[in-house]
Amino acid sequence: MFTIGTDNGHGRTGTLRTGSGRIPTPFFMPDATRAAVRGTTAAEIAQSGIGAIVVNTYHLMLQPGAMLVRDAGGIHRFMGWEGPVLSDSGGYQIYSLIHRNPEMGKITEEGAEFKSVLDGSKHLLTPERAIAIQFDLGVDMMVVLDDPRPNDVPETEISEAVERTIRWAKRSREEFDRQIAARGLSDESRPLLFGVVQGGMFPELRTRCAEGLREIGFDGYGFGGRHVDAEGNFLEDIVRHTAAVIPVESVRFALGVGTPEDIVRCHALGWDMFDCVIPTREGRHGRLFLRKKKLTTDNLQLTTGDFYETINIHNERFTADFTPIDPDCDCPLCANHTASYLHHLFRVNDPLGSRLASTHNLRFYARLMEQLHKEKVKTEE
RNA sequence: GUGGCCAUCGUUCAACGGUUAGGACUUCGGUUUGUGGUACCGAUAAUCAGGGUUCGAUUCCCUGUGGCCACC
Repeated sequence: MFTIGTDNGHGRTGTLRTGSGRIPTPFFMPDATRAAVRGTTAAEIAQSGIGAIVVNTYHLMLQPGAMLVRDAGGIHRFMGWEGPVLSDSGGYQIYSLIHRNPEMGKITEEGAEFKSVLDGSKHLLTPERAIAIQFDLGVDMMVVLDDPRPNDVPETEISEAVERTIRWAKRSREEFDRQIAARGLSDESRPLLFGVVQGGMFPELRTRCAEGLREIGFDGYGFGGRHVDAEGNFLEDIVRHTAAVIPVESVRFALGVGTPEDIVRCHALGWDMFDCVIPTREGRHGRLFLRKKKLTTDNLQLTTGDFYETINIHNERFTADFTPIDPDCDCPLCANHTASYLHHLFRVNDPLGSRLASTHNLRFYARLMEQLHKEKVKTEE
């Protein structure tokens, strides 16, 4: 499933084999939470150089429902995307929902109880149900339901969340194996399963969680919780430590990472997979990522983000800027349009603006990953 | 031409004769890290002109200018 290649100086490279094709690591996945990378088509995603996407169990179970996606022929056919698809379990989303408004649900040993934001109906997402839903979705990579906590809660609470995450992971694994057997899937055709390492900012709890998950056994392991503090500062020590307690032969998934510099840092610390809303969300709101010369000179500094810059296309200075956003970019926006035109599209609030900005940012992220992957991967054919 | 009504940020609405004339939209900046994001935060910006009454006028009175409505 995961074949480690070389370390090219940026971090380790490799190849991950999924039911929908191989994908070189490191790679970045945009979030198509509700089965859409907002405002873009599957063809545009693929054209930007993005190899895999992330959908969300929590969102899709509510709308349109796992059964409907299954009846549509699975998530790939449903959304017209042929590449690898990973589904997040929804643990983080429910935690966010409850953290924001305790009235919306609660976490019990059985699972996560929550009220639907759509109609107020009550739901219980158990570890088993999360796995079953992901099988119905027909994804290539699954994530177990976990129990995330904010970084600033007491250690005892984090510790309890770690133990629960491990117990849930075990239940998830058992349900996963049942589903494999019931569906008669082979080791070649089955999806990959990821555990999630929790433990907040406490190294010993991260270690404990990773060990508990290793005993159960997963194809890959994720970094759970948040990798930055409240001010957005990168938590280098805990990110490094967590990678180190995950088996070296397993693929490592840094959930929710992140800014370009955070991805570069995480990759240097041993992480292989990333997903984040940033390129599309910020694109929708008019922020564009621009490569700076340093990116092409191999000077990927770990401590700064100076290999790129961002612009806000709303700014007045673009009103009559008839040059491309980035002359060195080959995305549909930069290849065919001027900054002035994009500025205009945002000003008149045409969806084409956020679409072009999103695909531009995805192209930026894809090229960043290509850069990190620069040296050829030794693949075992 | 006669009568009536009206005139406040770019726009549209507030403000008893009484603190620094307020909101919404626009505009100008910024924020966004396993997407409840068509979201959020901040800033700039106005009493039509000239007189009068008053301790004090966006508010009351007069004149002018401009607009809207009705009637010849």
